[in-house]
Amino acid sequence: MPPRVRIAPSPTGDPHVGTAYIALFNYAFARRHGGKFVLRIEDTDQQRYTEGSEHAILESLRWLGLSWDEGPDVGGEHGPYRQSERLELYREHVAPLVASGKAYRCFCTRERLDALRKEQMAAKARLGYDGHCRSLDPQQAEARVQAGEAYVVRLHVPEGKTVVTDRLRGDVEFANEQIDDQVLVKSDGFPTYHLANVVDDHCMGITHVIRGEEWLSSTPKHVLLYEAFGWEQPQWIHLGLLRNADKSKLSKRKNPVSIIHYRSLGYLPATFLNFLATLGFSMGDDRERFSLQEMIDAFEWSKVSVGGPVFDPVKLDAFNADDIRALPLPELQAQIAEHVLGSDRIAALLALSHERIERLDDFIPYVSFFFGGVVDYSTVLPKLKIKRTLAEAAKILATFVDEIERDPQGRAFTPQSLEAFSRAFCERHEWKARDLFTLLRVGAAGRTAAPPLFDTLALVGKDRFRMRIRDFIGVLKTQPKPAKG
RNA sequence: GGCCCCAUAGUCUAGCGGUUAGGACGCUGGGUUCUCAUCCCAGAAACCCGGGUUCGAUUCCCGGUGGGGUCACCA
Repeated sequence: MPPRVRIAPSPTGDPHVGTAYIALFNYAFARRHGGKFVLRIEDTDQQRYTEGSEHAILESLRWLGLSWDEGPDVGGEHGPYRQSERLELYREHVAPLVASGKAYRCFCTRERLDALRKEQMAAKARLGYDGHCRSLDPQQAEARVQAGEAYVVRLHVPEGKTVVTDRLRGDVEFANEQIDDQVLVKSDGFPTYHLANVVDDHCMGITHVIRGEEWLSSTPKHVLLYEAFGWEQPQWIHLGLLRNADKSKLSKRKNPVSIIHYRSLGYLPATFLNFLATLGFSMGDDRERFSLQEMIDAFEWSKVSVGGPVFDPVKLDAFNADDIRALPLPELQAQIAEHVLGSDRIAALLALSHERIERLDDFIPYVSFFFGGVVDYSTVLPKLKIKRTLAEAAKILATFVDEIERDPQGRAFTPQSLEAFSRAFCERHEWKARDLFTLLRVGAAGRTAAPPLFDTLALVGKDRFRMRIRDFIGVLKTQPKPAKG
């Protein structure tokens, strides 16, 4: 039976390189064995749902050339492919679980749960639900539901132990005392990941669950769910997690993680994929530069390593430079015309530079900072005039990039949303707009003079902005004398 | 902290009981070149520690250490 695998991103932000990494392995495995690669959107979190995220994810994966056989846009026999459109299915499946006592309703309030956790932390006890509502009389529970009381549905974890058989790691044992009575249905009626994921994987005929190691410790819950439903488990495969240079899980705090960033800086998709592949897969010989097709042809689990690799952008650059060099000039020119000097982008740059250039030929040097990676701060730094110390400046910028990502408005990164967020930010932190805006301008542009700040930031782009500010903070911190003025 | 995963140069990896421990990026030196880049040559750089098993452990087993993940009505 040919395998069916899936990638199941959740539309909660920018498309992550980790998603691309996992998608690549799913894709290669499916293609190797003539199976199907399914794309499913896991949008069960109403709070974190981000407008436009799904589209960006699809577009990013498409850019990389990882095409799916079934998905929200192309359809398929096992649709719909958005979990928010499958709510009825989850409801149907949970009912018998509750009826048979394999799951139960829980009426505990957030307050009680918080208090419980505090107690457990103080007592250094195991964190987790204490089973308070486990033995509630079903009749009574039903009555409370009818009375309109809020509740969740939890999995009743039985005694014993649960074994996860992982293709890469062998048998992994968990004592069931360690497994929490996981919430399956939230009080808003939406399923949690755990429920939706298991139900969908089964109903979609997924044979191999290939995902990141972060899921390994919740896999016993999934195994238990398969058992509760009486279904056959898929094969589990947990890949190592991509890391930052300090070995922590790859994060935007420390690395550009948006696929869009790599696309907009001009990495070639095939090169990017090749680089990702080398992070966890090896050909077996000394070949490191190979195509997606070559990877597919050679794909075997014995060639996949399980340690979490550091995502090293320096090596990516080397690969990319190599491939650009290999490009015939006409091809290079076409690529640049399309991806660097697209007419939409030129039009946007023109709008901002129109009134600021004196000769036509000034255009390119004037807008040069909208292109490329980090900029050189050495010449602007002496001209930086703010009524704060550089240490304060570094600190506020770090806070800024941190907060902007958590703010729905800031995250949208349009001129309007940026301005609204930035002004509110100044008030909140008691900074003069003038000082903060100067820092943002210099950090993002490497210049003290630029087009209107928020238009500029929006056009520089979120990822490039974040990358430069991070670099700028580093520069500020290493400046010897605190310039006041 | 509990549970779980992982462990070859700075980084990504090959190795699957006996190897001068291989390749790639980066780094250093040299050559080609008007400069730079490319290209070529050379070099420094690794088996986490301690016990076993074995004639022999980087490789198998156990323990420790280190790193990571996870402990949500997020995925």
